[in-house]
Amino acid sequence: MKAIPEPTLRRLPKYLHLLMEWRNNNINYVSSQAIADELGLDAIQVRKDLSVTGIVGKPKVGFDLRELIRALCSTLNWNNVSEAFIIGTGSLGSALLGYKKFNDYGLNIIAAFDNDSEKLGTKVNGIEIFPIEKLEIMITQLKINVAVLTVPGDVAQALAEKLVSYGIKAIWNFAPIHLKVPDSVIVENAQLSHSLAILTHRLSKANLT
Amino acid sequence: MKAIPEPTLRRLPKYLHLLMEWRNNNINYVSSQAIADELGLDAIQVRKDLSVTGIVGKPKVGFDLRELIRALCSTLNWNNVSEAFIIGTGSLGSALLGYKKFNDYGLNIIAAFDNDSEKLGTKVNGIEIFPIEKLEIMITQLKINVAVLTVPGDVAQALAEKLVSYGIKAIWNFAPIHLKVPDSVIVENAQLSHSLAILTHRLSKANLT
DNA sequence: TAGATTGTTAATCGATTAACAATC
DNA sequence: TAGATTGTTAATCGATTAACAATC
Repeated sequence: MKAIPEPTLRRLPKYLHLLMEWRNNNINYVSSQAIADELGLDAIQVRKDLSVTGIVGKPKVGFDLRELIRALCSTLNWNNVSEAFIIGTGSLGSALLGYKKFNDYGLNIIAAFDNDSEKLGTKVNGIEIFPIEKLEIMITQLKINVAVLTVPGDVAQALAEKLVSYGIKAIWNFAPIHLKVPDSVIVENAQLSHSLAILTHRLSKANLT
Repeated sequence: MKAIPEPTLRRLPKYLHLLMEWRNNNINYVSSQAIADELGLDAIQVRKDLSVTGIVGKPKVGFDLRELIRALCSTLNWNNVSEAFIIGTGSLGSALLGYKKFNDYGLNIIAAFDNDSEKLGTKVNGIEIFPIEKLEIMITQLKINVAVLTVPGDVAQALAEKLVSYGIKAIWNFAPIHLKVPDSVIVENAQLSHSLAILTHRLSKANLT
């Protein structure tokens, strides 16, 4: 069983979003070309990408829309929702707490942590904020595998090490640093600056009229 | 002048962050190996990446830290701050309004827009929220080139088209859809779901003990 | 000088794209 | 059937990695 290439994996949510929109329009079959047109991709690439889900289409007809959605959800594991903690309730952390869509993406935020005593016990979007000291016991007792790290850069590494020692298996890292953790721990970086880098650089090259 | 490969461009902010940390530690020269070790990369790759900034290092000594920082900032165009509008002040938009670091990343948010009449006129982090109707006149009068799009998916495409018609040259897109805009318009996607896709997929493959 | 580190040229690797047979 | 669309195998392209000469 070969691993799915990362570029492919990053495109799968795009397909899924589009197909879910189309489902609402009562469409039943889609061709790779139709998907490619909509997303500005190549039909061959779409077919190759979709093949990693194990789905097979019908020549001349295309792919069964609902089957395809199921296959994509399953490949992304968005059916099996993982419970997660958010560490850090600054502006970004709070925004993520307010974001209800994560459940659709396989993640269920069930608690938040901060060391600002003012925030403790308050709720954001129905999710309670606990003190950092409670992390260990709650991670172990609730068997939490995933942490969303939205703390300032200068404390991120130390916190990541704590999280790992408490048993966290995957970190979604929004802190603007590179986390050094054991290879067995999954780290997915979501730093805004990386995305912005592309934008600002391209902008400087573009001819602004 | 060849374009900088995108993978390289995405690593440049990592280098920059690290080097700025080191600057505070009174380090003056850095080797590609030291950078590579810290970021879990290959020294050869670091050298190749840095070469796109035009900087030259000294054999046996390494790279001048401050010179390197300047070169990276210049390549990313983070010296020339662009003024930008945020469209949509839901939870994510508000979080971005509260994020003061964008100035370091070459972006200066100077106004926000929403069609929720309750929010109009209020300020978040010193930035005023205007009605959507004001977009056209303000974009043209203030000669704004960059828009941060943090609106729900169902209105994102229509808004993007408006923005483009008003003269916006670059869109930082957080809406969970693929924007169809003319090729001349720069779109950088920052959808959380794409990043999360990698995490949930890897998690499903991992052996959780 | 000797040795560490750079920068470049060549080799490898992996993803994208092209070609085309299979099939409904 | 004819034609559209799939799925696979091969070719291309670009990024990463390796090898190594240059140099401080």
